[in-house]
Amino acid sequence: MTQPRVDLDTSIGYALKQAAAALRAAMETALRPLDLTVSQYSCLELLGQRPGLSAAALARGTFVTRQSMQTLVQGLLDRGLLERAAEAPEGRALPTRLTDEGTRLLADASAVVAAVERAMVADLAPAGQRRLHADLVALAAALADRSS
Amino acid sequence: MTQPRVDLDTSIGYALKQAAAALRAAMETALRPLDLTVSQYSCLELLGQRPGLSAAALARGTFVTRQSMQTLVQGLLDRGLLERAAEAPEGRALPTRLTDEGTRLLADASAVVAAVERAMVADLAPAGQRRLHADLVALAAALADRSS
DNA sequence: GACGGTATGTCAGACTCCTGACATGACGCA
DNA sequence: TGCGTCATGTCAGGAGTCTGACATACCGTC
Repeated sequence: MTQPRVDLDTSIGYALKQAAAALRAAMETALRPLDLTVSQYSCLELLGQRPGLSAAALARGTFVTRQSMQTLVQGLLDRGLLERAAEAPEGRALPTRLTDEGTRLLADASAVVAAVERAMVADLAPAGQRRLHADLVALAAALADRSS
Repeated sequence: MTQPRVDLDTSIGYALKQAAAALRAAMETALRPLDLTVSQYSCLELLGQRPGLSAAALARGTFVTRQSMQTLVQGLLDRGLLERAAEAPEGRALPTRLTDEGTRLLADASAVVAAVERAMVADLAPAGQRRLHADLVALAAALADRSS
């Protein structure tokens, strides 16, 4: 290895962090009027597309611990946006679903987030967007099993 | 807008979050033996390449608030990795620099982080890496001034 | 049946980071 | 000179997330 250092101006990792931070900040701003945090929106969105997920599965899908997701889900339950089975149909996993109110709020939230995402990728051609998506998924896959 | 919703399977925002989470987890694992958090490493790395930055400037460069950077810097000062001017040469900004020990630790940390980054982009050709970097910077730029 | 491994839910504690607020110093402008 | 604005450092408080631990439920193997 000739120069195994990191150069901020060319580092993909730094640019990745920068883009993720910008996206998170923009989403926070967009979701504030709906009284939703980014994590709460992520939970609702995931649940909207994958109904019946357990809290642990939601945690994996939103990249937080299941303990954090637990308190997050509890808050959404208290707000009447989610409903959860009282008993586990199998194992210990408690299937969770959106309520009607949760579905309505998610529709609004999804719209504003989609607007942010469209603005983010507005300068990329459709082919470039697909390529970027594939690259990002490949980055995550290449780092799998490196976080033990 | 025909379908202004978000599809997890094609969303660039979700893939971005996924890649950033994977990178962060891999960096945490790699830096743990050096007793450094990702935020602490980011501070050291930035300071190594931009000596004399103030805490507020470090905060902007690492995407945290200046209050968080303040406590982070204080911890690194206590560990003898950083040194900070006692008085401000101009304005209120206090220039901060790495100590010799900080420079040595940064060298090790930078090496392990560089290894993570190389593994992350190993499947991309050099041209693809440059294109991805440019795309990520463009994403962040497109979202600028959307976080008020 | 007994055992170990894995996955889930849950509780408790600590840590990190944030928001809000205030004081100080530099600069521009009237 | 005085005022307003901005950037920086700092203090206090709170919200969010994590680590660690424990109990429970499935699923293998022996």
